[in-house]
Amino acid sequence: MNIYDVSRKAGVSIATVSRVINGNSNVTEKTKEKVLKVIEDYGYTPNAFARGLGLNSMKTVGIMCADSSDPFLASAIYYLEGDLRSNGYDSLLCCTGYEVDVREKYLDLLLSKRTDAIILVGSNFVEGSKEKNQYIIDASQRVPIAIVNGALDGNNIYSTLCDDYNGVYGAVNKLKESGCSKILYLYNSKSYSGIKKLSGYLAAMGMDPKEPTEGNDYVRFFNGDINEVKDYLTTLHNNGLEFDAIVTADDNLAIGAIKYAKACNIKVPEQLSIIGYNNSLIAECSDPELTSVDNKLEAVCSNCVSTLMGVFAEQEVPLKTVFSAEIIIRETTRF
Amino acid sequence: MNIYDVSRKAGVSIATVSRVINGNSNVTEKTKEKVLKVIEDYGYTPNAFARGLGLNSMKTVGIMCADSSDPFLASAIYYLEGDLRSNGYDSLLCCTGYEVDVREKYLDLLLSKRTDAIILVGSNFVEGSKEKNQYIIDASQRVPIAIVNGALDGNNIYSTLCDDYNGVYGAVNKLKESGCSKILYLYNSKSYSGIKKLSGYLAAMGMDPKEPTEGNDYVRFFNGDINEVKDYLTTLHNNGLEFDAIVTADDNLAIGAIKYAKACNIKVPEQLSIIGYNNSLIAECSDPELTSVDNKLEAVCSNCVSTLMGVFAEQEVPLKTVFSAEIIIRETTRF
DNA sequence: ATTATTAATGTAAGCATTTACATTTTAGAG
DNA sequence: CTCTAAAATGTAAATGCTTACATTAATAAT
Repeated sequence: MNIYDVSRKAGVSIATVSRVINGNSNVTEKTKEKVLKVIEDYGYTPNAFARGLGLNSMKTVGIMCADSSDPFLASAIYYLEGDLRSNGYDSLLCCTGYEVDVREKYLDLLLSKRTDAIILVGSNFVEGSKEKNQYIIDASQRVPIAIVNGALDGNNIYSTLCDDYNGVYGAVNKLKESGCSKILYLYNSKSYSGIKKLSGYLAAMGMDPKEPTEGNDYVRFFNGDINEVKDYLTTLHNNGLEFDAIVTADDNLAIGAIKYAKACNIKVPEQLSIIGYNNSLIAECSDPELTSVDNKLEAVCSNCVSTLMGVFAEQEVPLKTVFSAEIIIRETTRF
Repeated sequence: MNIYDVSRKAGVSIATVSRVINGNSNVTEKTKEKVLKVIEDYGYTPNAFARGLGLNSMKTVGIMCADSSDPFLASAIYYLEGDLRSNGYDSLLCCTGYEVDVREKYLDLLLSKRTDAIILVGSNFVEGSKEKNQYIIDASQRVPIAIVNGALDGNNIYSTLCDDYNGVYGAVNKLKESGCSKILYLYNSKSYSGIKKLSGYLAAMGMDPKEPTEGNDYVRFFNGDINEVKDYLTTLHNNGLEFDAIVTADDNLAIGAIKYAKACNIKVPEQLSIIGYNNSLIAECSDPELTSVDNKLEAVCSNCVSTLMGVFAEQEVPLKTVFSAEIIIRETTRF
């Protein structure tokens, strides 16, 4: 069943059928109904390839993320997909893992599918040297690139993110106000935003963000495994290092901290305050429930999509939008 | 830059270029190199629309799920996406929510994108009357449909799922062996698998699965909100209903049960055993860590994709594959 | 009624591929 | 050197849509 079949059955030309399909106004109500009836009766669906060929747009946006099973990224995908769909766009999902080579290949793949734009989800896409990101900049010559929760300079690259520096800065300050002074900072080595948050931590602690943190026992990175955190903290504890608060770059790491406290019989928040980051689902699942910094993911995603829509409509849109973080207070802090 | 440009620059015909692109053997090594060099130099990428038009396949599979931010569904998507990609297929994601009308519309949309197949993730897609599923059966006339974690009879519909009936049956039995006798069953009204699990529960409790459960205080459904569960159990507790174990149809509900126990000062697992379902990430985040039934999601997803690949290759494949569940023992049970 | 104007509809070209079939080239046998 | 079969390459049709432009029908003004 193609447009010719429909036109024949309805006794009109294919142009008229096309007009009806695309909601073009210049069609009599009567013909419109006639065509619509045939479409309904015979269950005709326009062929997206042919359509794409003519329009050179598939109304599809590619979404790349490292790992869609990560709750934070999964939420982002959910928001993005919904926003895109309500704007008439579909989303082609691509989970790349963390290796740049693989990502480059997948990006090419999406490009060859002629997506109208590509959204990169997660700060880990823009970490490291400019050289490593060259493939993104190259791609931006062909389609607009939008980055959720990260930023990269470039002509056709639109970044929407949360101010993680001040998110952590604020969290540390609030801990200090509540009487904490020996504050640990734990982050995930996979996430570049962990580095920016580190600066916020160092600044709030009155240290020079430029100084190397090696040898500083209060700062440590992990691969993301909960038990790794628990074990590290236990060792620290046994070695006699004192600390009365922990700030982590994501909620997962904070769960590890809670597990450590439980294992070593340390009361949270009385003896130890803990603040996570992302305000994800698991912040509510833990016991005690986790105080966490909300990085406004929904707003960020929504802004990302509306920016892209602006680009498609050839409007003037900002290259970079920054939202501010907010601390969601639960049970692991004394404020 | 299209195939004509390439053919001109390489001094060959477009057919030869096409052969090179598609790895067809009947091309001299010399011409092949010549063409490849032009493609490389000018950065040519074949147009997927035109390709799709000719082949009538985009090498893309549509994935529909209710809510990709649900950790269980997110994991499924992650597995599916990876498996599809390693088979050379992309995935078009579509989050539909739970309303049938919306789903029907979205299914049409995917169909119009000419996906090679459609995967429905979650038992909630096949709940209810046969009438409500007619739109899926209709769609199966056009493309193969695969269902993850649910089953529907039909000619071109391939179901892969876990035996949830016996999953719950086994869980209840194990609780009984460990000395529990008053066992609650809580399930999610959005999920059809909750009903099948209910049968398993009733059978294990020696009740008739066909009898209505209204009025039975030991069985209850929820909308999925953690606090709703906590409040309900607290009320039950205050009303004097005794129970020494809770089985839930997903891990989320079990978290609510843990929160109730904590709020009412009930010791888990000494006074109350709790078993969740899905063995999801949050089972490890809670305190105490949650014993949960693993429904082999990775194997199910992998089987789903390989079945589809079999269908594409016109091999003989099973219409239905069932895996068996396994209890992952953690801290909320006395075994 | 006649003409001008506008609205509705139709025609045909173009979009970038794939592929069946036709043609040319090459290699090997006689 | 010729002929034949096979390999390499080319030609042109087909895919199903959109849309600029052409044509026809309807309406309004004279």
